[in-house]
Amino acid sequence: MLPNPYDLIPSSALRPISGAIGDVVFHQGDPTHGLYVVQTGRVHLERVGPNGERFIIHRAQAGTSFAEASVFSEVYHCDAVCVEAGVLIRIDKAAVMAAFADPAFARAYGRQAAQQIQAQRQMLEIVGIRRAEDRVMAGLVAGLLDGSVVEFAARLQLSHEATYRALRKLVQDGRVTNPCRGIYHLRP
Amino acid sequence: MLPNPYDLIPSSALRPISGAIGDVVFHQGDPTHGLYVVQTGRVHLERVGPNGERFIIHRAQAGTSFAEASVFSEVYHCDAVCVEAGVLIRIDKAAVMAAFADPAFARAYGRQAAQQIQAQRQMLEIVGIRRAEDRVMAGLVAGLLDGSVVEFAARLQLSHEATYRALRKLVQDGRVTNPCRGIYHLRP
DNA sequence: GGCAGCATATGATTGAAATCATATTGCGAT
DNA sequence: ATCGCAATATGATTTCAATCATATGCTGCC
Repeated sequence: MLPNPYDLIPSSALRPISGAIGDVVFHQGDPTHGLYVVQTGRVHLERVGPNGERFIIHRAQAGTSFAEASVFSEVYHCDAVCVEAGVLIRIDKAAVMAAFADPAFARAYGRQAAQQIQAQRQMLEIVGIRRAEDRVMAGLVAGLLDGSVVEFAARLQLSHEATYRALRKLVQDGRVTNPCRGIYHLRP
Repeated sequence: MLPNPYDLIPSSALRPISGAIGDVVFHQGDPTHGLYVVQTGRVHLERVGPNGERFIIHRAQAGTSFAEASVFSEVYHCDAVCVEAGVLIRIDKAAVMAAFADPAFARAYGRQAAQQIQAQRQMLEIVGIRRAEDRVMAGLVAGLLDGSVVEFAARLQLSHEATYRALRKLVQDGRVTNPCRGIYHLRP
């Protein structure tokens, strides 16, 4: 694993927060305290439309951070709601700001951010592919099928049925091997 | 406009590169020189699949950067091909690495990266919305309709016809106003 | 002025993925 | 062992966006 920039933040700037389901971690417009790392559970970031519709702008999984931009902002720009109970770590924005003076932190942060941006761009390209078969193939090339097919399908924004069918088609066309139930590999 | 981190890089580290259509800026496996900023033209980043299929992993527009992660890598992990003639600026990776020692650069970089990550996450959520009407509504809430409807539709990964129909439906349902041809606003 | 070209718009048809339904397999708990 | 449950897998039907077609308004150009 690459150096996690947040390991370089003094622990005094870290605050564990336990979130029950439905808990609002912060509200749109609240003054920012800092960014969050999800240890366990899941958090949704939501923006409220003019007529009260709630749009999810991000689903933060365990092991990921969210509200990174709040470090550079005076107020939060969305709501954060705990949708699965767990523990979050809040990292104080002043500590992050200060840490940028440490070149080791700055480079670790830069590296992580650059890789995340690259990965997200790739995901945007992949989910933009219309044909299920092509999308599944692109997902396989990108190495997105590491866990279950159901999870793979969710990442591809396809129904798992459509994903199974596309996989079968790719196997029939000889582009993919299916050595055993649930396992698919690109034919070299 | 927020401070562009690359303005803080000494100009000696910048190299303008003119690209004709079809020019390969770099190949997968080439040793990295640095990242690129597209001044004019367009560049596709492509990864080659095991059977020679080419998957576009990013389309870089004028005014955006690409291959940022190459600063932290020994070799490029994809091909960069100029699909519209223009001028690129290459920023030397050593200069970027060195610049992270400057807290002002580090913070500017961090801010830009955090905002880009946030924007990309939001785009991923939006293009993941199945119903054209909901997707268009989310796009409007996100402020994605600044230029033409055609451009808006492309951002949403929808056909412009579907986008027009969704907009009309939203107007009929009173959720959006259409003060004049081509202009749509959220009803407050 | 008149023409070309593009954005805007909307109707008709088609196609592909979502959805619904139904088995089967594999695995952990009791 | 067997019960229950989730993942795997595939068939049938429906839905809805893409596509094709057509028309109009607007803008720049000669």
